[in-house]
Amino acid sequence: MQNITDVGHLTDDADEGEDKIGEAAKREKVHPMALAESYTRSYFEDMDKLNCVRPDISPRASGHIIEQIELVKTLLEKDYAYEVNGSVYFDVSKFRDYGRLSGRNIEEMMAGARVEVSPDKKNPVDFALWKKAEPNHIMQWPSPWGNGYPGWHLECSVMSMKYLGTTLDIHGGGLENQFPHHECEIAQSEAANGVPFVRYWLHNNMVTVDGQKMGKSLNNFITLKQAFKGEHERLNQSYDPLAVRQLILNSHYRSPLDFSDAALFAAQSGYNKITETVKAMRKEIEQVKNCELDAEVAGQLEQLKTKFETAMNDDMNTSVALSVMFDLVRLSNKLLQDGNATAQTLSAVDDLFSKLGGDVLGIIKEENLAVNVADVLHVDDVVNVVITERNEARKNKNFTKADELRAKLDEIGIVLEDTPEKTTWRMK
RNA sequence: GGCGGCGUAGCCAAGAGGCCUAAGGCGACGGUUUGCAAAACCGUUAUUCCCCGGUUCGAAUCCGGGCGCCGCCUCCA
Repeated sequence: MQNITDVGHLTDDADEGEDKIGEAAKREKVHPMALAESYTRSYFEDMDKLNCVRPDISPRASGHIIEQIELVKTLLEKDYAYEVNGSVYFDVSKFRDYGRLSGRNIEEMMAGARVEVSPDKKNPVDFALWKKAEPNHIMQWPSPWGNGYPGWHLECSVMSMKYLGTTLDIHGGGLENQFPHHECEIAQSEAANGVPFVRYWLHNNMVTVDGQKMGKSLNNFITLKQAFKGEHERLNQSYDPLAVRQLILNSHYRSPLDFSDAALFAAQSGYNKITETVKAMRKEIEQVKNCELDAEVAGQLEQLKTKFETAMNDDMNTSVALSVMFDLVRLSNKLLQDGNATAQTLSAVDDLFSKLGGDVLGIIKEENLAVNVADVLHVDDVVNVVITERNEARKNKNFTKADELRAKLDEIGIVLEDTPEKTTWRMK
């Protein structure tokens, strides 16, 4: 399950805009829900390309306002929360374990606090469960405390409770959300339910670009779409989505992940090597005769499988698991080079590739193994090779050859058109 | 300022007290192969893990102190 946070806390401050651009922006402004929807779709597109399995449930925060209000009521009843001026805050002083996940304690935080504290809060570390909406706040709902919107952390508690129960086995998320977001989730959920909220937290480390944090203000932001297309000044080329996936798998989830052109290039090279090997394997299997499975190879495969599983069972050590893919690559290519492996032996290798590299790591994808020349080649570049060759012939008055090239292209539906400056082409 | 994460070869990155005279990938170089290439295969590429102390028979791994990078502590989730 994965949440869609569509309760934007957007403030409509466009009322001041009197110039034409402001007017136009106002006129064409889309509804916040439409904005959330377009980001959601874009996100799923990227995740599909990365070959991520879609969640069974993608609940939306805006669809669970009632449940969120109910949780606020419960916390008020249990005296873990208090209402001030139409807002409801969680009283952190009543929840002993606050800060345990991130190793902080409330006293230290208050001492080190350099934040301006809302006058409504009893305690600077208290956090909002429900916030009163100003009139210009776009998304707001009626509640027992007046019009408002749910607090920053509430949706996660409420939706996980509804669909997964009061205790989760695993909760994922970025390390940057450990405090305060996950800490607040724990406080809300455990205060309400009286049972542990999460058994295991999986916090992945930061993503950096060329060693610096990825941030809009630093202008080093690379979106997945840009990486897939290579349309970014920091990137020298486009990268296969699964090569990006491989780069992510190359490091452990708890280590910082550096996103650089060099790292992407390395991942792409390695990814190509794996894919090409599997392709060659498939091709060979069809041409080779059926006979017994080589016992020695079978034994090696069993060892590699064990190595892979041991690594994955060790807190998802994908880096070591990925190295098993390269062990398989070497084994495969040796078998191909020797040329006397049976179809059974090669199939056994191919099978392990599909299971470990396909089902588990997700970097081997059936549809990417089909050789589709039209998709791979850029037709324009190919035709231009012929055009250059033909123009060389024309320059040398070798019109027989030039006409021959033009006729051959014509046969496959490509028409050349000569102008004094250059030659262009189009489909017939 | 407080809390947390990280610092391993040219680059990416595992390893978390003895199997480490440190996986794997990329790159580079040499070889096999090839008409020449490409691909593939074989080999080489960190006596040392940011620095300085300490604990230990033994430390990249533990402890103390530095230095550097990053995140959170404010809006947003």
